[in-house]
Amino acid sequence: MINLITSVKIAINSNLYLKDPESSDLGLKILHKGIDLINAYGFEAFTFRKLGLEIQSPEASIYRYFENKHKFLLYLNAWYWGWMEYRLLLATSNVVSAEKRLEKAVFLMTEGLQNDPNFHGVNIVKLQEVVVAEASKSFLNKQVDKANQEGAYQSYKDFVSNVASIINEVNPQYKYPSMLITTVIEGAHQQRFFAEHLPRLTNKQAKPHYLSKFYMDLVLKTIKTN
Amino acid sequence: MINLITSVKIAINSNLYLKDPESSDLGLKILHKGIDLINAYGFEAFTFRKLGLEIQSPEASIYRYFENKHKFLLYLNAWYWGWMEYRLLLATSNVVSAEKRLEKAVFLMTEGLQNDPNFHGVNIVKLQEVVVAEASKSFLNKQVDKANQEGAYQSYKDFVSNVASIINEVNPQYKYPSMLITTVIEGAHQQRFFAEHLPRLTNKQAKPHYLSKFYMDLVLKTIKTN
DNA sequence: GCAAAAATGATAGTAATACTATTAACTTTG
DNA sequence: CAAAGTTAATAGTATTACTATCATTTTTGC
Repeated sequence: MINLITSVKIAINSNLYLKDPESSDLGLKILHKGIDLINAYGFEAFTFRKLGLEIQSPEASIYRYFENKHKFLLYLNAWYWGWMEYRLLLATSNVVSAEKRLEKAVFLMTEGLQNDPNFHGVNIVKLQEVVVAEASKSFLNKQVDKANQEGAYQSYKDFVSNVASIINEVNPQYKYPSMLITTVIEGAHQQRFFAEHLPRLTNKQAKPHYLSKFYMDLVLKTIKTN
Repeated sequence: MINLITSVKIAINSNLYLKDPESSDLGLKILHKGIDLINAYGFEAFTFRKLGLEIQSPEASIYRYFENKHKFLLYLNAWYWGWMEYRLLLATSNVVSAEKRLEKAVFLMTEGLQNDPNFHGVNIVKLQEVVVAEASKSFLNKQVDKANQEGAYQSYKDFVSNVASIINEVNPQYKYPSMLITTVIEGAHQQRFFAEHLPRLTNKQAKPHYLSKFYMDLVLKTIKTN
């Protein structure tokens, strides 16, 4: 994918940050190194103190951008799904066949990034790894309702809703598009994790795109009226 | 389901505890109140100190049973899947048709518990809620490989493997049984969570067993050779 | 019925975490 | 070039996640 436009910026709900990290050098460092650290050590071991040491800025400065590390994770998640929606748009615009668009959407949802695209300095391969391993922690907690009210999951919901409307084009009868999509998205993430750490819980294959093919097959068969 | 046998005990890998909590009154209190507390306040807010206050025993006593709260979560998970395997056995024994057995397995994996069965004093409804909301945290971390080596996920793997062999009976050609099963298990958990907290990510229905039906349909269509 | 062993209680202490507060220095902008 | 805004530097607090120690109670094996 060649980027012709550089003026696109991922819009993030302002409840997720205190100060836009994309608006300053320090903010960008927080973003970039934050992704690196979470990716390297896991979200539990990640602290603003460690991030501060890494970027050679005091912990307190980071707190001026994000209320806490949980909000930071929500921000990363929102950024990721904002970016995914942008990719979905690019991949499906001008594609007439709804089935083809669905295919592209499923591919996007299930395939890992290969080469390392760098969008506004964000290492997206690493960000995707963070999302695969950590995103479910952003909602599996007791603050989920509050976060939801504040719009934290909006970009995820928008993405799902976009794909749902493609499914609806393919089969207007089908009653469970969102359920199917989130099953695929979260499932693909977990299978990727299992393939690396708990192989007996999955069926890893050598052949390229086996995951995408598995889920594509599952989706098409499922939405077909019998 | 009427329990005719009381002598069954769920076998748990001994790496998950320091002292078997089912071997003493204090241990059982830790188990029961621990489930209650995690269920009520979430795993992040749960601490051994709070549990100690609740059962009126010092924090240090709890540390004699479990190394830390993460091991406690692994224990609960192992207990749950041990119990699920037991249920699977009960539900499928003497059922000749493989397709019928698969149906029962999918029902077990996707349906929430209704009445509140109480097995060895463990409130299984609450335990299931804990598993739905917290289990993924038991493996989505950097200690997963070590925990896996120690056998922490054995009962989950065994359960999956049991269902996989049923799928293999139904369709010996099918190449992705484990992938399909874990997609269903984890998917059903998340859909249940979404239905309660992020409804736009799912398609909740009033009709009973809609989740089971959705996943049963998905499984049958998917494993069918076309 | 009693001594030894085991389990539990009570208490204290430590390093790290997740913040908040304050003031000084530096940078940007009108 | 002054005012406003941003960052640095430092300090401090409550809580967490433990570990250690010793006294007391309970269990058990003879």
